[in-house]
Amino acid sequence: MGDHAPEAAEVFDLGAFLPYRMAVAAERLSVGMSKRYRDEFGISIAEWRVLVNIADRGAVSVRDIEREVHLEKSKASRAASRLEAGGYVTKAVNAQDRRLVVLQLTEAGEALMAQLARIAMAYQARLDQMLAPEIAPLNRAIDRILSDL
Amino acid sequence: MGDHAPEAAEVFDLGAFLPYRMAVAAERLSVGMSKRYRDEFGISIAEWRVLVNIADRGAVSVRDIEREVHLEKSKASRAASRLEAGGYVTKAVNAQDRRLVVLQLTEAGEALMAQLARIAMAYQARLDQMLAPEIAPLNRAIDRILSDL
DNA sequence: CCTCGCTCGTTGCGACTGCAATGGTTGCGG
DNA sequence: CCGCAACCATTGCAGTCGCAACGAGCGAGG
Repeated sequence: MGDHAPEAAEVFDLGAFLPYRMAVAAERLSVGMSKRYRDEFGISIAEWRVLVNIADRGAVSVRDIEREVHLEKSKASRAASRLEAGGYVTKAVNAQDRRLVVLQLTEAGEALMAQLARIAMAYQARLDQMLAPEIAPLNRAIDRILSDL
Repeated sequence: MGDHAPEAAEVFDLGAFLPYRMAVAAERLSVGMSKRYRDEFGISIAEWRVLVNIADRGAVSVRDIEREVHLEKSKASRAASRLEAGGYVTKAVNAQDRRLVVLQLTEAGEALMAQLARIAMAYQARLDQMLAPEIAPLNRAIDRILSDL
């Protein structure tokens, strides 16, 4: 028995552990955005990613979304369904390959996207400014993490 | 090409949007770790954070965990319960303030923690090496994100 | 033509999540 | 001493998640 003592010596410094730090930082960055999206427009992060992808490419399938914006396919599928229910997206069958879905923005979807894009760009500008000194190496580091490993 | 189609002009470049980039990068970093923790030890990320916090501080409450390692209190509470069920942690009532819980590692918990810490430190070393050129500014950027905003 | 292996999107399932509400505890102000 | 606001941990709930399984569609090979 004896020492139930504190082991004060740092067993492991979570505050210096990169995966933890990145996760917390990423959540911080998302939270402002996503809260605003959710409260003001009823849009989740997954839905936002789907929206952007459709806006960029005009017509996409669930598979495309999965590949392009890192959304597991069931998540992409459900996000698309919610967007359809909200009237922002239409879902159709691809005539050339009837396994594929064709997702496209409605007018409401385009309008929404325009608003969200404005907010996002303003946010990005603020971040760029705030991180000015280290934005370049930060982006290099992220690129490396995304490509390697 | 009577295209009403592609709007090719980039509406919004998600691939350059920092919150998105950070989220994907953070997930990448976590995935290796968390998969291994899960498969080999049955431990989730939340449980891992709780474990580290207890290991570092000897005896903590749910509130402490919430503050120290960014876990919403219900999440911390449930993670602690799972760890208790797994035999890694004991839960008791703080005698000075009976609202508080006292979480402590069992011997099994300490043994587990030792293993996880070794894996984590090896992973951290690998990341440090991989990101050597930009690790310093990366850490500055993360610190700025965590403190500001 | 039919079969077989593969792809795509959806859905069932059990687990997990955040949030709000709950029950229990404390300590301060009167 | 009492009442009451603040605090702590847990839990109910409805929504979401990841994974595996599924049905439907495709196309190559015989």
